[in-house]
Amino acid sequence: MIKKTFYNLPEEKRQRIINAVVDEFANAETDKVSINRIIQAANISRGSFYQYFDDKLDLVEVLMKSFVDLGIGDVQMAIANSSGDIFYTFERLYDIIIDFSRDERYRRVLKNLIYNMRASNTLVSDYFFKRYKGFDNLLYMTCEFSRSGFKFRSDEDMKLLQQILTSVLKSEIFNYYVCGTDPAETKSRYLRKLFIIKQGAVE
Amino acid sequence: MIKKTFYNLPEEKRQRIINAVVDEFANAETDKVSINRIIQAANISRGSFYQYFDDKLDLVEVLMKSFVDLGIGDVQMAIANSSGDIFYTFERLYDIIIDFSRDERYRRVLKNLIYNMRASNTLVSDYFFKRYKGFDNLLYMTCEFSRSGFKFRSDEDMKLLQQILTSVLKSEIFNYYVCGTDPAETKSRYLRKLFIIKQGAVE
DNA sequence: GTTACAATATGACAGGCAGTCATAGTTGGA
DNA sequence: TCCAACTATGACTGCCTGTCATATTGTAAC
Repeated sequence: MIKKTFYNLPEEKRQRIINAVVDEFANAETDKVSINRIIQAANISRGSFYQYFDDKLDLVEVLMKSFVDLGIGDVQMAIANSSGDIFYTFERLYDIIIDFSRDERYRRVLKNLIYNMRASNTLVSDYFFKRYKGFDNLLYMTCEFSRSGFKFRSDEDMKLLQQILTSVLKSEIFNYYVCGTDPAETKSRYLRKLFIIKQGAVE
Repeated sequence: MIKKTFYNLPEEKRQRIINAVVDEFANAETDKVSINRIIQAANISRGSFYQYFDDKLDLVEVLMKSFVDLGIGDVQMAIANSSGDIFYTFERLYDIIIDFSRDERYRRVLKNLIYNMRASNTLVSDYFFKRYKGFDNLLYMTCEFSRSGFKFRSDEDMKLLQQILTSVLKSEIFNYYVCGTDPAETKSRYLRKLFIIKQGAVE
């Protein structure tokens, strides 16, 4: 857990630390990430580091929070523009996440994190999908009051569908960042999957 | 990469090492796994260890191979009994993987591995789904020559459907092992998801 | 300005780990 | 018997993490 002390820090110092963390995760594999290098780059003492953080996992939290902050505006706009079409929302979600890769530094960090399940499954879920409680509700409401001409069997099915789409999204994101599959190909495969789920696998 | 030397070892010694590896992964988190403890438990020297393996990642390979060997019979039987119904196959796949958790030691190892994306996404894919080339083909054939009354839009869609189901399966397995969700509830949610995908999300 | 208390900063230190390497031992075939 | 290839060993280097006693800074009251 990130400690209160970290948030009490003057903005400049906190940004210096965040920047050093991003650099380290962009340049070293998750299990090689070195606190030594981070404190050196951020110019803080070893003891201070442990005043701010419990352990390395907190650094992932730092990264996730930064990224969520960067992307949350786009996500909420995508939901607002979806007219209640969850499939449209998931199309946009994909684009937003891929968009991070335009910044080479962020791309490397994401690749590294996604490579690590603790980070990706636990923390991406926690942060990207849970932290903003509104996200769940937004999707729910946009579906509930959908004007796009289709209805879900039940509220329960709507939640399940959302989970299905999330699983598929995660797996395509994984392909893109970790396996380095061709972007255009990955995108069109993702869209086709959404279509299959929408229409049903069975003819 | 596991070195040839390891496979040249007398069966008894190899089993002793595998056993020590399983124990270590059952008792320590992936990033705390200690080669020191493993060589002590297996009663081999530090140098020998590096004659057999490149690094820690090879140990995950050892585990995956063991588990695939344990489960592959069940998987192939499930496919054979599926009468070409990919949904039935995925129902059974789920059961087979969950079945490992009856052995407390294996359950802990799996939980630990699944927690780690490098292991789960790269290596589970590589080993569970790719290593047995027959697996892909079996699914393909059973669908192609299906007698269960449904056809896929195209071969390409069939592959995509398989990927979709794999994503959903992985995510429920993750829930079960890592989040510790209720088994019965998890199973029924999984089945319902399969149904939604089969019938289509849109009514 | 002074005092006193809480919050923050520091870096030396202990304990642990991974991977290497020079050396030693073993085996099987010519 | 001899040699070459294979296997075994554990000391060693360099790196790492988390802790702790101590020092410094901030702040609030007087």
